[in-house]
Amino acid sequence: MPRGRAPGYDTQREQILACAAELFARQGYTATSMNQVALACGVSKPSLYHYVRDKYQLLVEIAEDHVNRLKALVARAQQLPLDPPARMRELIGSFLEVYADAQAAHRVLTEDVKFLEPVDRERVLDAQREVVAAFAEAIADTRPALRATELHKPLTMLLFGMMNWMFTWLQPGGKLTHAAMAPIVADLFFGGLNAVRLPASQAPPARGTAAAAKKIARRA
Amino acid sequence: MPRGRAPGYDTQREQILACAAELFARQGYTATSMNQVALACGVSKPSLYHYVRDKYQLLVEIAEDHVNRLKALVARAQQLPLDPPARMRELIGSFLEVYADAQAAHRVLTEDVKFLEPVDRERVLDAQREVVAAFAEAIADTRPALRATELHKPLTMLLFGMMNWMFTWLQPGGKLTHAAMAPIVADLFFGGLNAVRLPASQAPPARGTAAAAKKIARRA
DNA sequence: CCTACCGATCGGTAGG
DNA sequence: CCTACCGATCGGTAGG
Repeated sequence: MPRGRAPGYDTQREQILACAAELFARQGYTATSMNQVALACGVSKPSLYHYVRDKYQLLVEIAEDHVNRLKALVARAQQLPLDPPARMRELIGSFLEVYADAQAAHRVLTEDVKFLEPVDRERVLDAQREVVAAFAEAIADTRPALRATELHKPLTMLLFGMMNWMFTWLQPGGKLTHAAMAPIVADLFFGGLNAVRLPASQAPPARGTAAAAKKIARRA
Repeated sequence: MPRGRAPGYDTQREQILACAAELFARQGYTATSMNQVALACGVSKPSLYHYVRDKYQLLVEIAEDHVNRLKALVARAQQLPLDPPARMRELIGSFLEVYADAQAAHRVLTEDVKFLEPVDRERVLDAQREVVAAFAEAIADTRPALRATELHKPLTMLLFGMMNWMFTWLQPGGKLTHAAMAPIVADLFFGGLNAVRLPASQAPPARGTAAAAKKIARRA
């Protein structure tokens, strides 16, 4: 048997990360004590410190692991041989699937990132920006005229708003699931895209948008 | 001059609430100390406690004031003589206007409500549920067939997702403003509504939605 | 209004 | 010698 970590060390470590994520998500990072983490994980506090350097490292790893999971989803979707609309539906579906499986980590990523030190925060936010940029490109691929207007970026953020807000109202045990919402989100977003009028107006008219769209297009 | 509070008491008190909301929004409720609040407000700590009973009361009043502001917007929109789509656009526009003016309070309402004690939290969440219910009705009024499917409730939450997520990506000083986004949000949402297929299928077809919509309709 | 200070609890680590 | 822990308590700092 090779020297090094005891068998089960990594397993125990992952359970601690999952368990800490649950507490951070429910109570917030600062309001959660290491005593609570230890209690919830079923280990003593000194033992807890055997698996993690300190409380801060818990936050860093939870956030970083999750954002890396999202980056992996994007990379996988880019490899699949799909047309632009199908790729977008794949992205939306796989993101909501991960959101459902890692709800605690996702909430920590969105609410507790402000507690990261600048260097760590920037690394996590950079990864997040990569993910958002990939979505924005996938969206622009479904409607290339969007690209010149720069409108695809705020539209991407509206899509993330729909998805990232779901943890506030979709109960884990409820009848309505993330999986059931995926096609609804996709239909709503694609249907809406066609209703947003572009500055050059290749699209069907929609009232009230022209002025705002021009204001945005002026930046480009 | 009548006895009672010194002149300017209420003004000073409101400034303290606004200033505390700013800190809570940036650092979170638990991570913010009363020393920081006093310093940022330009008063001594004992003086701060002359205007507010304790730290918890700051949180309660910030959240409650803001949700009451939102309830007032809904009440006003219901009085205006508008057809259903115009009323929805009015609601979206006025909400984003308040979001822009009270960004700190809005973030506290959405992120720190978990630190309220059960009785206070339920009171605030009840008010929030009233606001959401009014939006859901206004949405259903624009497309009555939605009501029977119960789909208008998750769709309402997707709309709130788009709006409530905006504070994460719309910088206060940026070229893109809440006001400019209002018609874009409205167009995207209305355009999307028409693409969501209903169980009884009075609507134009949209792929991938039928199964999920039926799953939801089964609850009714 | 300020300095000073309390009871309680924090994150983290000693000895065994 | 190593690891994997426990009971007890450290120095600092929070709200008030």
